[in-house]
Amino acid sequence: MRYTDGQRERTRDRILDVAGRLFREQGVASSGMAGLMAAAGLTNGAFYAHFPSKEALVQEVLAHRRQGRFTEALREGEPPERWIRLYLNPDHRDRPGEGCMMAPLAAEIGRHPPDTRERFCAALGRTIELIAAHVPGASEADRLVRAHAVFGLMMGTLQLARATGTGSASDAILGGGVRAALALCLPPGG
Amino acid sequence: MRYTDGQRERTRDRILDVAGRLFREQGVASSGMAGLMAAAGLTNGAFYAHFPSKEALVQEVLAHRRQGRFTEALREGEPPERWIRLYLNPDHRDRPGEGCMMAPLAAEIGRHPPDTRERFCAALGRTIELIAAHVPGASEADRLVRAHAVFGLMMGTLQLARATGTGSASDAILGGGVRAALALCLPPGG
DNA sequence: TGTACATCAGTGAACGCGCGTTCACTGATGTAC
DNA sequence: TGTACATCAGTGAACGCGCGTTCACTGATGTAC
Repeated sequence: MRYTDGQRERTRDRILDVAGRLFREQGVASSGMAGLMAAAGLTNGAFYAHFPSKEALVQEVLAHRRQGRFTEALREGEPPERWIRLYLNPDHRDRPGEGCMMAPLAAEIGRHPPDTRERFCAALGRTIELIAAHVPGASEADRLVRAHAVFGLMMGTLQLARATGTGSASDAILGGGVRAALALCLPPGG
Repeated sequence: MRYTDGQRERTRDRILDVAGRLFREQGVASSGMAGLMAAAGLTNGAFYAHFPSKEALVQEVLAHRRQGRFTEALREGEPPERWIRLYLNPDHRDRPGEGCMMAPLAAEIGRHPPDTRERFCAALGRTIELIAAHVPGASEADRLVRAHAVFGLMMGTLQLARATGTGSASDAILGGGVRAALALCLPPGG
């Protein structure tokens, strides 16, 4: 085989990485192809050797789950306080490019074509399933509904904290979100 | 006085109304000036007789609180279940153009200039203050923090429901959000 | 071993298009005297 | 009452610019025989 060094694949991964960061930081509509490719160390023309269109890149970014500490903690069954704090903390608030893609993109992706929206929903569904294992509920359906509320609270509170800035008022919003999310994860009587 | 019929002001209000609807439905970046003015029944050039720039229009839209049934219920001291249901229901989910501006715009406004972000935060602050009167807490500061969690939950859950579509699964997410938000509005021991 | 050819990843100029904004102009409506 | 002028709200073509996308081309690296 030729080109067994995987240069092509590494370039493709680099584009995906940069796109994931830019889309989270600037949104999809505000991220231009020329700037994106320059950030990946390439010229604009090279993009179309790796992806058929910008929309296809968006879809790949949505499908490419980044295995972060938050997901890891959820998967390994750590207590709610742990993964809630991994999500609602100042570092995550201040570095959207490295964090959850749903908080910055949820509203914007809703206006994209159905294919793209489905990728987003699939990614959301995987996160919700992980959270559902940590919340009370009589049935799996109940737990999934409750998990949506927990994640909705976390995502919405992160957005409000980001809108509020980086000061102590914003930190307090994050702290309040942690307490509220925790309350939703505890059994109703406790 | 001339032109006492207020035609100019009515035109300005019409542009503001259309912009409020389009920004909520399509986002700011995806709403073009030509389309916006056409939707207001005018040609593009007329815009700059009313606003100095698109950014100024965004700021006016953010400052122009629409007194909806949700805000009204909050202000009139109706019980939490009432205003929570006014926010987390299928009609609000399916008609973003007529609803809360924060759910669709929170993430996008975060990337606008400081002037614009401040308008958004001011509007957010007014909503939070209204909610704070309905939640438990030892001090006003505590209630404000709690109110952020309640509104973060409502806003985030609305976004998740919108992303999920218009079916029964989405309806269930809204219902779960109502129950969770209600729980956060009740005193801790109750 | 040498040479002709194939494949590869990427370059960079150019495409048509829609963006936000500007501006000379129009036609209706008012005032001056 | 008539007429010259001022003001008004809006028109619509044009501006420069950046967008997503295309494509002829480059130079390096491989294979064929």
